[in-house]
Amino acid sequence: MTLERRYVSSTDVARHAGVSQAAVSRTFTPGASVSPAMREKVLAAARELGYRPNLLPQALQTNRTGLIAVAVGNLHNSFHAEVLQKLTESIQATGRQVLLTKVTSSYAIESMLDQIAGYRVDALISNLAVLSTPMAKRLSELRIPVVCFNSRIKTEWVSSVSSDNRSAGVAAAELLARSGEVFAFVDGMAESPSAHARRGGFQQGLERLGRNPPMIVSSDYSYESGQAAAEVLFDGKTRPDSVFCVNDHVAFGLIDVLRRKGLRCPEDVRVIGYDGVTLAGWDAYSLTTFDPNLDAMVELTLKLTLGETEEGRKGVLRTIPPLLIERRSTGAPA
Amino acid sequence: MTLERRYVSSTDVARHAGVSQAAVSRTFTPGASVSPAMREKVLAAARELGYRPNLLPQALQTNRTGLIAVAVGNLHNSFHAEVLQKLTESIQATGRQVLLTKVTSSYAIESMLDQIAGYRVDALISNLAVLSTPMAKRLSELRIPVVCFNSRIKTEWVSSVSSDNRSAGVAAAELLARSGEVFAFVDGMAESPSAHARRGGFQQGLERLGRNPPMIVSSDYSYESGQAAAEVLFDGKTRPDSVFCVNDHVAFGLIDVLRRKGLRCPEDVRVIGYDGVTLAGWDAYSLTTFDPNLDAMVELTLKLTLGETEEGRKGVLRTIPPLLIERRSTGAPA
DNA sequence: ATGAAAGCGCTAACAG
DNA sequence: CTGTTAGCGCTTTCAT
Repeated sequence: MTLERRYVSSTDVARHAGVSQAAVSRTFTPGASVSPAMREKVLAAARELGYRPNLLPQALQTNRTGLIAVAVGNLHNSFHAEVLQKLTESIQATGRQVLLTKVTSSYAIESMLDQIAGYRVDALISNLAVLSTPMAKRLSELRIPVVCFNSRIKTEWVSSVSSDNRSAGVAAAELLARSGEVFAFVDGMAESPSAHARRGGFQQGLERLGRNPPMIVSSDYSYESGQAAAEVLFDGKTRPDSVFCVNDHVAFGLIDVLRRKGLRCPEDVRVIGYDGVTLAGWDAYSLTTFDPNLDAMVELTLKLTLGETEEGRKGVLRTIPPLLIERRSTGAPA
Repeated sequence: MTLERRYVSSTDVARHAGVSQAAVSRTFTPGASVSPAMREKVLAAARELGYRPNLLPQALQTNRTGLIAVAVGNLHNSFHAEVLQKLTESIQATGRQVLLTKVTSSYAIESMLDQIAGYRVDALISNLAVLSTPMAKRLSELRIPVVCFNSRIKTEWVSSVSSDNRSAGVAAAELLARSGEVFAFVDGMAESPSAHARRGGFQQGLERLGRNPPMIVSSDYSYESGQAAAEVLFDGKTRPDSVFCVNDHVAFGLIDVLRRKGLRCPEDVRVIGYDGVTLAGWDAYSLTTFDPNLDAMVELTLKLTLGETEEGRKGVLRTIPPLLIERRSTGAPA
């Protein structure tokens, strides 16, 4: 009924081995000077008692917990799950651990910040669509270095890593303009910098090619909102024949509605997504998409998080070029 | 370049407010007795300095960190992402936090245990396919209470919550036997208790109905292994017309290969999955599946984790009945 | 190389 | 109600 357990302490081990507590500590400290004999004695005692050094007082002493908070929103979109997965692996590879924080509403951000600040995390990686500016201010009060994934916030304590959304938008325009006449962009939410850049690039690309500007409908990045977007786009007089969606999930919803309406993809409508999720490669959709190069993004994010870049801790804004993957949804053979 | 930051301490606040350190501590302790005047003074000082109580020494003192470790394997399967999501939400709702631990290989389990033991987590929830018995022993040495998700391990320190896989298997047999003649089961890996029970129930159900036993091929739960299973099943002389897959992702892979071979689902082959993932409900597959009732599973898991059940901390084995959702893949209208 | 002792920032008696 | 004091289990001087 109770959670009471007492973990074995270094003092317990010291007593058991008949040595000082400091000796135990040294045995478990990588660079410390202990004689082989002593080390053996201590390790034996530790093994017998099932001792693991307690990282809490260690953190208290050294002022570093080895905990990195990772804030996520919704994991329904497999892209976000993938990001979390890779971040976690990389963080663990450095010997640190992930404090996972799921943020439900943007109002909940404040209290989650207090929570993770309480655990004295070494840094925070935010995988949230938006982390408002007042929030960034609060963070600097707490003195927590932050790196945002797919955002563009930048303050003294906040850096951001994002996909090169704008140039991807241009590339999408170029690909679709090869065979299309009427264009559409399924947007994300107003506050999202990624969606904004994708749209901007798409519009600019079409303009440069002398094409008509795209129709715009918005979405909330979900499958369902992709379906809703399709209902709007393919109901009126002028139907688009080329659609760039803000992400893959929206494209899936759109395509499913297209099919239900008897429209074929790619013959009647070409579709491009964004994120390069696994499902996009399956036969069911074979969706052309932008692979954001997650490995590179994650690696850079971690470098910035640990302050291992030239710029050190100063907030920076970095961009990773995505890779266009052409599939059947835009007429590619395979 | 350095991660050096010093968080504001209660002593800092006390000095700033001209009161004792204990007064600060009390102000931030829910049930403590502090005068309104004192509380105000302290809170003002805390606000000015951006103070958040440090949970590390608190944990050191009270012997409870408020951290629950959640071990996950691969999040590629959206079912696991969903589980993680719900677990995290529930844990955070109790004011606790999640220490996310991704385990890559089963060999890595050992070192991950040491890590999380170091953080003195209050409990561990394992969402891994397998947590071997020697591992369970190691856990009891460390005195960490464990609850396994979808497993059947049970020791003094380890409890398990799982879907009622066996009766689901029986139900799958009953549904498929309505229109089928030749049955197949796409199995999971040998060590998995869930897969074993699903298969056992399916076989038993068919036998009771006087049907032939199913053909069996195995998979590793992935989409790709579902494809491979289909290549095997639909290549020989006798083709199954009714397939029960160990999970949804395997079913997706199988269905994609079916289609490529020109076989129609459900006309030529009826397919059932397991997990009730979101994608199973999309038009692209419309897959009949078992919804394991995640909410109930998560709730029970958390109750056991926090030792809030009648049994208290003793290891127990509990089962949640899943819900069969019939869709087009077995001939249901919608 | 080892032990003794101080201190990290908190909680929890114990006085007053 | 408030301040003082003693730890929680480590790391880290400082002696030896």
